[in-house]
Amino acid sequence: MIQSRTHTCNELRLSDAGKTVTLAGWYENLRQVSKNLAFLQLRDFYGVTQLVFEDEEMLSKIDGINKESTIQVTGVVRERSNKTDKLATGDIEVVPTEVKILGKCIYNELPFEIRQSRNADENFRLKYRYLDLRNPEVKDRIVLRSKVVTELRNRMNAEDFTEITTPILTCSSPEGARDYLVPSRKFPGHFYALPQAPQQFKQILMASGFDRYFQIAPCFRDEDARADRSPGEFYQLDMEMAFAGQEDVFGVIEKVLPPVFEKYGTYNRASQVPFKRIPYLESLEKYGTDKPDLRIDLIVQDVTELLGRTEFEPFKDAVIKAVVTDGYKATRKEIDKMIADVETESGSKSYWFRVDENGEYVGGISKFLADIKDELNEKLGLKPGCFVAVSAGKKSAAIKTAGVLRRVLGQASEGHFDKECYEFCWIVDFPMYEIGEESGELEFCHNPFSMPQGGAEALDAEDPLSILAYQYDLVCNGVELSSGAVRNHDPEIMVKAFKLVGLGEDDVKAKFPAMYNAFCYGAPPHAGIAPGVDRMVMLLVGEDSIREIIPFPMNKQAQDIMMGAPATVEQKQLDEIHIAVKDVE
RNA sequence: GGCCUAGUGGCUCAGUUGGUUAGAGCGCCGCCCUGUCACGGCGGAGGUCGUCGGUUCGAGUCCGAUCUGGGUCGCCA
Repeated sequence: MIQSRTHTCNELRLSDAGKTVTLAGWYENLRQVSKNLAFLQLRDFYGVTQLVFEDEEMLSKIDGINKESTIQVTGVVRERSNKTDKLATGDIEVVPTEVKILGKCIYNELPFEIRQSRNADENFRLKYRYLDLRNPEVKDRIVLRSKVVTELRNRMNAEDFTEITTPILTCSSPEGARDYLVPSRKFPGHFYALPQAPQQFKQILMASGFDRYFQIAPCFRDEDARADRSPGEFYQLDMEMAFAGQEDVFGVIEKVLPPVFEKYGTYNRASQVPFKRIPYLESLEKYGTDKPDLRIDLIVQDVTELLGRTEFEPFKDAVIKAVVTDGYKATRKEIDKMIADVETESGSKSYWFRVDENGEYVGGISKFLADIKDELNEKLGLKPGCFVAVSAGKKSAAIKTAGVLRRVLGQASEGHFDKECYEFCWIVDFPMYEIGEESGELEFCHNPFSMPQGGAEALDAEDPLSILAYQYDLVCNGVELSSGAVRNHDPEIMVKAFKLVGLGEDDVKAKFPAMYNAFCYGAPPHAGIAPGVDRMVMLLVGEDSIREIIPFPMNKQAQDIMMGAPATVEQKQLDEIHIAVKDVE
């Protein structure tokens, strides 16, 4: 017999009273009030319905059955004498006439309580993910993820984008992150790689004549995890448009994303389109980061010249940045904690002082500032009650620390943080090249596929560091959602761009043979972007941990605790792919 | 790989300047309870305090090493 039910556990209402129904689900809890009265919570994907047992005989049918077993119940719907509004089905209960055990839970103690699983140890949650996912709070995030993906797909289709899947087994790419490699059976010593992104395939699709491509694309990168970065694999809403430029891409994203955020987000406000465009260098100057949280209205100010005149040792020969707020009412202890937290996050010390109600500088580094007080007041517009945080050091460190200070202070200050909103912005005009910190040589700043602004002529510029790229990031609430670019579709410009970093035409052909060749047969100008699906869902549900929005996440070490991956394999399998494993014990 | 942080019954945690028998809530087991919904009441089982070593009359507590998890920097389109 096929297991069946007439209704789900979230379906029955007062109007169903009197009906005979069959439900199936998990036996969540039993509240036994007496020998002849007990209430059982039955839970399925949709919700919870209360069963009421009123005689010992019916009750005996679940005697000895552990919670979290699955059961099928036939019974009569009845109006409750004690209703509750905590359940959608709170007006009714089902009086069972038949109870059948479908799947026993053989353990009478669980690794954690289902409804409290989010408080349980991370490892237990991952190992018993199927129990964790039974928690409606956990499940709902996965359901929301599904709805978001569906919505994105529908909207992209509505914009005439064609969904195309690209290979999972492909070539190792010389750029970017560490690859996941897959050994070839037929070609000893040869390897496939899992794609870090479908970058080259989508550009080749453009050269193949497809006009608007998209894909909810799995991407694989063997890099270390972060709270907002899953190790191993993640998904992008990957898209590319032919005969299109930067503004065309912006236009599509500005049409597709805000409604999704307004519909599914915790906050129902998203920034007006067009999104603010902020040049990369301006973003570093004003916000101390290339992914500013625009819900915070504080601005980073440069005080190198002024504070550099003081006797304070850390300010000697340093770039110095300041963040001023008038809404930060913290105790000395809280300030110390804040400064320590900022140091942990940014890796650099920071300094502070306060302007008291009489306009005097107090606390922190105030005693070093007596000589420049008037100038500093004017420069920073200081008033009684202001709190000033200062970072100092090499330019990049001072900027980065100031960015962290701006965010931390903004969130802690009254009146400077409009939290309940999605503030999008585009960071534009990234430099094409930079001097690599390790090599000291000229390198591509982002990826080498971007079109330099000004095309071939721009590459003749005297200072390559001044060349900007049609490269852009989409940022929302301080989270980098995506990078994109107008691609370099012209083989001549490509060769020229590579020449500046010391690579010749042969290198270009060797590194990206398929794409380079494809572009030699007439390619359309094209541009694209690939917003991260996981990060979008994180923003939507307001989660800080990426594991909350992935159905089966790995741990920090890129292990799947539930399945046991990575794992050893049979020697025979290794022989077939010509792999000898060194003794790692 | 560096730094920060945590590790105490099945789960979440408390445990003071080192001091008798290591506590609580939840869960589990038993009994009681006729309207619960975080049901309630009474009783019970359950702990080599991550591991190894050291200091001490005495270590959950102090010291050293190590393992594991999380966060972060490096790394990362």
